[in-house]
Amino acid sequence: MPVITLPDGNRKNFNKSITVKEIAESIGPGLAKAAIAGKVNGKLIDICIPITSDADVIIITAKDKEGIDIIRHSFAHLIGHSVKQLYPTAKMAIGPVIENGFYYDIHHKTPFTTEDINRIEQRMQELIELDYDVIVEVVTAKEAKKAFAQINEKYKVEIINNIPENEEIKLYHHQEYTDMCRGPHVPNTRHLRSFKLMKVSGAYWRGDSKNEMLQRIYGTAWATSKELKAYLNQIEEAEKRDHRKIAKELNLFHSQEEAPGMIFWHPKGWSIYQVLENYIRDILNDNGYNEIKTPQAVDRTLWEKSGHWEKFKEDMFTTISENREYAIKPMNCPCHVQVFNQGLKSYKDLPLRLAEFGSCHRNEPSGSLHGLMRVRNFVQDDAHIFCMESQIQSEVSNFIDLVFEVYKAFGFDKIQIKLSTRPEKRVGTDEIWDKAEQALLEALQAKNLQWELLPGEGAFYGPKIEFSLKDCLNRVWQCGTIQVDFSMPQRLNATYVDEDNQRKHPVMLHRAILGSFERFIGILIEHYEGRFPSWLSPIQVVILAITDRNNSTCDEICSKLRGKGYRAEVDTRNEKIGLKIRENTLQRIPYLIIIGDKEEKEEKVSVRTREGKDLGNMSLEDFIDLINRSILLKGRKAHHGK
RNA sequence: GCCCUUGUAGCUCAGCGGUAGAGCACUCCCUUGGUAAGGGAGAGGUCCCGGGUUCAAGUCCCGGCGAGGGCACCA
Repeated sequence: MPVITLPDGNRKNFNKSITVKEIAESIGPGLAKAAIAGKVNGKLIDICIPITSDADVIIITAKDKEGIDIIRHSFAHLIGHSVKQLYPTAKMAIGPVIENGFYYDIHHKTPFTTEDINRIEQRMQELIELDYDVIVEVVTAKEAKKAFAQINEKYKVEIINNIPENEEIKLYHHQEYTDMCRGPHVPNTRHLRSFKLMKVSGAYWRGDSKNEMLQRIYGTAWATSKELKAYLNQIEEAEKRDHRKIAKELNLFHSQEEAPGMIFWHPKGWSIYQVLENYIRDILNDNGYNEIKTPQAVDRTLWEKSGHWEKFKEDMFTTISENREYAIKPMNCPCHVQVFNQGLKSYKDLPLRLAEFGSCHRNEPSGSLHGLMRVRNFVQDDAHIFCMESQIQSEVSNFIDLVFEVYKAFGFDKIQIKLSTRPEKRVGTDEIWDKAEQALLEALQAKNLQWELLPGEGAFYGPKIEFSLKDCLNRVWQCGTIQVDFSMPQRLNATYVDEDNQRKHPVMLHRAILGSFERFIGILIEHYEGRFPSWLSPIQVVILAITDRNNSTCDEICSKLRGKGYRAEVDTRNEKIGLKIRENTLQRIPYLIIIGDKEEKEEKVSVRTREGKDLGNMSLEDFIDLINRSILLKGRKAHHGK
């Protein structure tokens, strides 16, 4: 006779086995109607499954996170119901829940077109409105296999083949359509209301590119139409921030088909790039790094020694000259070892920190290229620290401080850290790995930071820490990294003379803060929506003339500002002030100075911000003060002016 | 690399077998205007490249290349 304990501590006695549905009914008709599933002793179950012994029960509705996911999962089944009615020969593979929605992978002889998707969505809508009950049936794997084999659902059969024969499997009957799932699912389609099919694409069966490609239909679903609308709105907002679109509007860079995945930087984009590079250069100088520059193309034999030729041959660009084959460098580290190897090093020379803004090329698959985010030619804020094992921890510790300092300067406060430890396939003894992992761990612990452990995700040559930042839309971007490498110094024969007069291999720490400049600028464009803080803005101030009587004053002010190192322009076009303000504001110029007869007479400047705020008249000195303060802030505060 | 979509003026896009279009931008003219679009006129296109079908091809078909969205990949 089960005793049911509810979340508020209330206990209910029942004299027979009881379902979540009945419990909900005993509380009230509103809850009974809203109940989607139950959480019984922490485990989600369908509302019609009997509970036979005492249990803690939570009734799940669309208001719960679990409830939404169940709704989304049931929507995936609904795709199946709709697709099988419209395209009976389609074969259903898997239909899981994802962030904000769901998808279903389906095999169909012809790919689904946009019209097909519209039809499928329309039919789903019609099915929902039938308010039909979803019936659960518990069977054995053997029985389920038989059922799916009968209707020729080969993917379902393949999935069941990996499940023990006697294990229970739940079948969910959506009228004539049957799907298989761990569940739970909604008891009736009236819980399925706010959804939209988003896109179709190809996806490999079981995520393996050796397998056939299936059609994947993506959808989004929410508890209310309001939430759905808000989500669709948010997607629109993200599209407005697309760095490729903004870059075109602001004339930052372009790419063209003769150089896929490579960037033609325009003056304004390059200005941002240079500010960034110089900022990092200063940071590195202040932190004991030495900047170097190494060759772009290096003989194949070096890449053979470093191991790249064997592992990444296909991904490197190569060129031939006088019977010698060269690879365009995909990374800087082998070259940095060459610099290290010049001259005999003592333990007193360590740690030696070599930095390079080296242009690297990787022949990325064409399908993976994406604006600035994934390119074939990029420059990292790259450096390699050659040190002794005993120095790893302090180097890592200093690096973590540096990463936080730099990210804060851009206004990124939410930073995620991941520690990846030894993978199965690796080089180096367990003893060395122990030491390296311990060093990273202790460096993190000493900082009292939160991090996520990713066991087995380290590189084959050593463990690593990765730093990801969250932008204003809470999207996560992995940027910084520090990796311990025992392998390359040995392969490329880097040595130093230790205290005991023995030659030893140094440990090499690969590290970057921004990652690639290209990608980081892409992130910044989206994060700031093109409203770069003054220190980064390609043009910091534009001086607008009210009439052409004021042009020469504008020119004077402009050259004064430029003389002090500010990036200033004039707008002396024969246009009305309203138009000039509009266009320069749309160009996201942080400060506009407006000069008319009044300002000339008073020897003042009238200042307006890109947020549309009129700061009134002030002396040029006061304006310089103002812009200085803004520049010194970097990206730390109020970068959106919102 | 794989699947789908896609490539027309500097930009955003319409046209989908029958003499290449719009808005913005550009050039010239008028206008000298005080805080987000003043008015007029004009110029501008191997319709991505290569084949094919057709009396006739931006338009239909095939093949390349690029781009977009996914998948796979990401040292």
